[in-house]
Amino acid sequence: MDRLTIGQMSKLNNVSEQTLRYYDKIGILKPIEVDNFTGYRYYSMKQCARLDMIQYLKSLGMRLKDIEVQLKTYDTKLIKRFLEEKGRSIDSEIEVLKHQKNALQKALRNFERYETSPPDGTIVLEYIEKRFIYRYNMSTNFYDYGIEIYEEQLRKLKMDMERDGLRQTYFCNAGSTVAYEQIINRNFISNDLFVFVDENVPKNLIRSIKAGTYLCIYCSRFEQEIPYANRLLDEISERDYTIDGDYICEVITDLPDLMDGERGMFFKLQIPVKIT
Amino acid sequence: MDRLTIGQMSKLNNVSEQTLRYYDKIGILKPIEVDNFTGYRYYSMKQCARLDMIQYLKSLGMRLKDIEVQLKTYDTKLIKRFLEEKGRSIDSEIEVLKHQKNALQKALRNFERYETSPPDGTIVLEYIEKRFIYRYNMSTNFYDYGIEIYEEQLRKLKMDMERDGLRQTYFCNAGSTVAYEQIINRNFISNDLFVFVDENVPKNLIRSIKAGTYLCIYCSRFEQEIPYANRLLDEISERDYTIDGDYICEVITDLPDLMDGERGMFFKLQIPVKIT
DNA sequence: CTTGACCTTATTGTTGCTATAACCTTTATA
DNA sequence: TATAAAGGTTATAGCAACAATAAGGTCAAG
Repeated sequence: MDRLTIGQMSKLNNVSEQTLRYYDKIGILKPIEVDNFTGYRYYSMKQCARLDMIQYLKSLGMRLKDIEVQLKTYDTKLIKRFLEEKGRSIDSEIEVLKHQKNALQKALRNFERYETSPPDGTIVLEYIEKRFIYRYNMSTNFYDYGIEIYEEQLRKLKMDMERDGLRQTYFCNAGSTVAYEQIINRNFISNDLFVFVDENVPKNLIRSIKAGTYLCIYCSRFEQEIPYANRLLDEISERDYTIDGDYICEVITDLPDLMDGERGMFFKLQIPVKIT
Repeated sequence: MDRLTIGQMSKLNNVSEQTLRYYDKIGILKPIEVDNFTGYRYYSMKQCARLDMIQYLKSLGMRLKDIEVQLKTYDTKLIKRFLEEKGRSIDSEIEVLKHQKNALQKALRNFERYETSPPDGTIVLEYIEKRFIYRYNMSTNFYDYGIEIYEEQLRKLKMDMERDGLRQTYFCNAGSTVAYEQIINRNFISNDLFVFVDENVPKNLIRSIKAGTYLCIYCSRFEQEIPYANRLLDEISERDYTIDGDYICEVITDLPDLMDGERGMFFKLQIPVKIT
């Protein structure tokens, strides 16, 4: 029982035989003896110590190459630096995962919202809470062109977001606005593209949209936006409401709808109103 | 400007050209047109939507293969299941990282402790706080044999730990005990191997070691343990102290010392005493 | 002597790209 | 019109740490 076969060694240490062969191959754990004829590997009990060390360093997140260096040099400064560095990188990994979790939940909520949305054409009066947006000021009025210019402007928004260090996950919740001065005259001149963001985005990058009562219409096709918005405006004058701010076109979700390779969207067109 | 070359597409979307070629190859984003003679790829603006979707799903942690399926089927149930499942796996990943962070910090503390430890042979009187251990009851007295039996017993401890779901990171802080009844007669019969653990390990798996005053000696060689322990016992009778519990042999750290492939350890031998 | 457990090497696959080499096309300028 | 720079192509290897598989040799017991 003074030499162990690879199978015994693997069972003793809860490591697969493959792994032991791999460690032999890359040279971080060589058997004390290898039979010249059969190629059989034999390990000693004492080698468990080295395997322990390998597993321990691995559990700290060290890569095998670095472990190899470590086991050759025993340089404590090196390992200390590694540990400190690794500590920081773990922190940032945790951050990333938390954001991912957040994005997941947001995606699920978006789904719910999409699935429970009223059908195309429905008009509702709704109170909406204060919201925050990150916006991109457009030079071109995409209503004058088609979806391709819209896409182009979206790209610019996206690049701005990247530049400002905003998570791409916000990008799934976009929209556009038409200023109050324009919408009251039924001039569809878009000024901003935006994404909804959380409050924890740096204040200087975002703007708020005031809470209030909105008359909204749901719309499922890009080309229908202007006719539907006009229906909304008609309804507002019929009901004797007063327009109380910028027009907002919100993309509810474009996740499940990507038809013919084209962005298939579901919109919620919104105009803040005063009821007199 | 209605068709984009791969370079334009890549810049517009902040994706490398390689990546776009890769996406083409695996079939999740094919250019609308490929020149038959030159092989040049041409994309349309509209395809950005699909790329957005890919990046969005990727940011949620989906793999490209799954994204491919998703973009083919648009099965919302599938993606919902994925999101829920992923949410859980992220939680556990975060848990793992937190433990890793913990282990890192522990490793750093261990280093400090090792480096600031008094030299071999030093005797100190020390108050030590309450500690918790996970132990393995041995059938063989390793003092009767050598380091190989010790290693063997360590393996058993390790397998028990695994069975009980304890992190391997605890394994770097091991030790052994000799019962009070034995140590007062200078009988070196080891009964337990153990590892120090946190309080957050399930109570039923661990035992506590009471706080108190310990006379300790530092020792840097495995074979020196018994002579050094005897010096400790001599010192206790010289000073007229009373032995107040089990003898503990604690491994301070075996991280930087792995000589000749053998476990090179630094011990702190401890006997709880009453000073009358 | 056979059977089954155990060992060997060699190769491929995993994931999402990046890097490199060797070479062809387009576009702008001299 | 020649040329050079910028931009495009394919093909292959590399990363990290193994797992899976195939095809075959060895060992120990009954």
